Amino acid sequence: MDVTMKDVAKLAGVSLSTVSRVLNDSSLVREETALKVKKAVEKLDYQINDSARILRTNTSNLIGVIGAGMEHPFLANLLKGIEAEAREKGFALIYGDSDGEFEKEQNYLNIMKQKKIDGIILITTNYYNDLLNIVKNYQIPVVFASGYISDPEIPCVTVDNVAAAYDIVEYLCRVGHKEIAFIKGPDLDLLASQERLRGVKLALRMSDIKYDSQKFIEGDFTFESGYSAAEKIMDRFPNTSAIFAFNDEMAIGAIRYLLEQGIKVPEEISIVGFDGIELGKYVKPALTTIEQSGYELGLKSIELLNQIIEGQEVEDNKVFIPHKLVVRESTNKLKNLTEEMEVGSKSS
Amino acid sequence: MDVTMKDVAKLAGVSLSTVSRVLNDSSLVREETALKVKKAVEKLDYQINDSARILRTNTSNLIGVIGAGMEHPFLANLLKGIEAEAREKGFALIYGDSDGEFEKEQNYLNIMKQKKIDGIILITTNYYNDLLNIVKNYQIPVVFASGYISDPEIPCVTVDNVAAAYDIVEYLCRVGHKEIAFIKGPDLDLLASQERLRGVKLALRMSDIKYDSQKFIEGDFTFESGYSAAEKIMDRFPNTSAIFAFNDEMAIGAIRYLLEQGIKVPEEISIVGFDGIELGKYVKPALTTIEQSGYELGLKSIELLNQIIEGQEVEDNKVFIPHKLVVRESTNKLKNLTEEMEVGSKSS
DNA sequence: GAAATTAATGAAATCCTTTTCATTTCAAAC
DNA sequence: GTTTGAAATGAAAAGGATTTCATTAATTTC
Repeated sequence: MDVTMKDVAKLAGVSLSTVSRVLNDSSLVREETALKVKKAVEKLDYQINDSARILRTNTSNLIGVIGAGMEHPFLANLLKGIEAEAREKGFALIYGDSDGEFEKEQNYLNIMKQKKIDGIILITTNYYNDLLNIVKNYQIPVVFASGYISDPEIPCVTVDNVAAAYDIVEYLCRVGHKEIAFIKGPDLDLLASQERLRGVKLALRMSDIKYDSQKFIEGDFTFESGYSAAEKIMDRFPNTSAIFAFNDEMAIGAIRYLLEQGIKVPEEISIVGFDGIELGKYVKPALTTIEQSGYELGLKSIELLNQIIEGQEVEDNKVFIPHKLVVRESTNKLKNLTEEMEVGSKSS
Repeated sequence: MDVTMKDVAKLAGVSLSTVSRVLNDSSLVREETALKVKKAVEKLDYQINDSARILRTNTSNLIGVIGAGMEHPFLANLLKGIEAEAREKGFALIYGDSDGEFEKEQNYLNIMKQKKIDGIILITTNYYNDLLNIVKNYQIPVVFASGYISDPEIPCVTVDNVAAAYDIVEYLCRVGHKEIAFIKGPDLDLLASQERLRGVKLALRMSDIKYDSQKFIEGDFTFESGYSAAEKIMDRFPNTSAIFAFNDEMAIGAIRYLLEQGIKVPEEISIVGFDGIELGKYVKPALTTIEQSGYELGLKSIELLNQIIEGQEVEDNKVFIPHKLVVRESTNKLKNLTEEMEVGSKSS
């Protein structure tokens, strides 16, 4: 039914081998013959049977992506970046959502291996250590795109979560906030959340504010969890002057709660988020946050993965994407600063 | 290098055919033999070579998804629904973003055909007619998940855009708004946008408000475009009392503009959106909108596609998902209503 | 217990490419 | 006009599964 190379060969009056050579633009076929073949391909609307090709060559031009929570704006943009760059480089994407469950991750890993993917991007954070073992065992090129992996063998692309969290907390302290509460990520999240936590602790220490674990309320990166976390915070620590939520959505949820309670943001309480999703510019008050580009993160991940797949020498398998503190409307200064030290910004 | 069925057969002391039968749980193999094979599979950690299987059987358990603008929250959830249900049904997903460009769509269609996908979900809206021709020609089961396709042969799953747009405009009229402006979608969008436009016109006619094309400003579904559209509207039609944006993000962008200008929402201007993205509940004022579930849309799309792939009889290849008018804080009533006619809601 | 079924297994063909190796064609060189 | 070397082509094997058809083993039936 489907047109095969055989049909093309017959129509062009050449052998299978020659057709194959033309299709893979081998240099050793006469211009004239190549033309005949190309015409036949055109005429028959021939499409290669990829399975046969993969079976023979063992390379699929397929990249696997396993993620979780990709409906969050930041990660949705990450996926977009991955897709765009993968297409650019001639890869197609096979995409699986793990819901953060190890079993599903394992499952997808198997499926993808069976499909002979050339490489894999991992965007899950909960059981990454177990995952790592499997992947290493499978010998498939991998890039983590959800945090810093200390294992020197494992390539990763990520924002510098520690530094970024440090930056934003340091900023809050610098403008005079002393009573700061936090809406952290899930304890299960072993990467981004833990790293941001480290950055926070570091900044607190530097500003001589004592660490109080009570002031860290766990959220799950949703608006809803930010909303209810804010409620807990105001309940337990009514004299809080600033809240740092570990992502923008929770920050926006928190703002919503405070406004509903008639608490003015930022006049009474300052709020900062993390990620710099587009939305943060459009809520009122616009969100002070750490800006990083999910799209770029995705792009860089594929770039790195591609280098590894092609066997290029990789100068550094730990890649950081830039981040920037963006001060908008949701934060208030409790003490004045000289102009020059006003905005802290950093990128690495 | 890789373990093949041959290795399994040798270890188990049976033939290739038997191994294959066990793997596909054929009934005609003795329990005892099956056990031997399973043990060998286990021991060798055998993984099937999918390409070989696809080559032979011509079915891939692969579903292609071609979309555009999937970073928008509503569509991100649609993708999530697709993924979840596809996994449930034993399909893996190959995902491509077309950026709304016909060439890329064509390209992905080819790639997917070459990979022998079992079916395809289309979420693009710009050149759907040309796409349709290709797909029909390819003879691959397809489901459109981005609007109503009138061609009776083509299955689609969608919200009833006409009815939903009608509902929300009718509501605005009912509560006394007469000066309504609109932020429509791109003219290139031949599905959702045009359908919503039809619904709007219908509602205006029913409420005896004359249609004025000047009052329809084109946006592109981003916050930014909503913001600048609102600016144009206020500029040209300062006595506008309500704005209907064709999605929630543009509505939120519009709100931001108005608030910045010191125009009170909803006291001076009412705003309504479309989609019911989570975010709409958390902005201040919370958004009045048409709620539909992207997740369910995705789920239903795969359900339908699966039926078609399996050759089941499909009682209706045009599926509508429910929608509901949700009145929150961004709209104001200009005249009072009796309680019972207050909230209009409909689902189909 | 022999014949007739039925169940379980195996051998070999097949799916469609790529690629190695052998062969033919062509052009250059003497 | 041979010979030689390079360039162009073709035949056939290989890749790893499924499946048809033939064969053997196990039951059933009388």
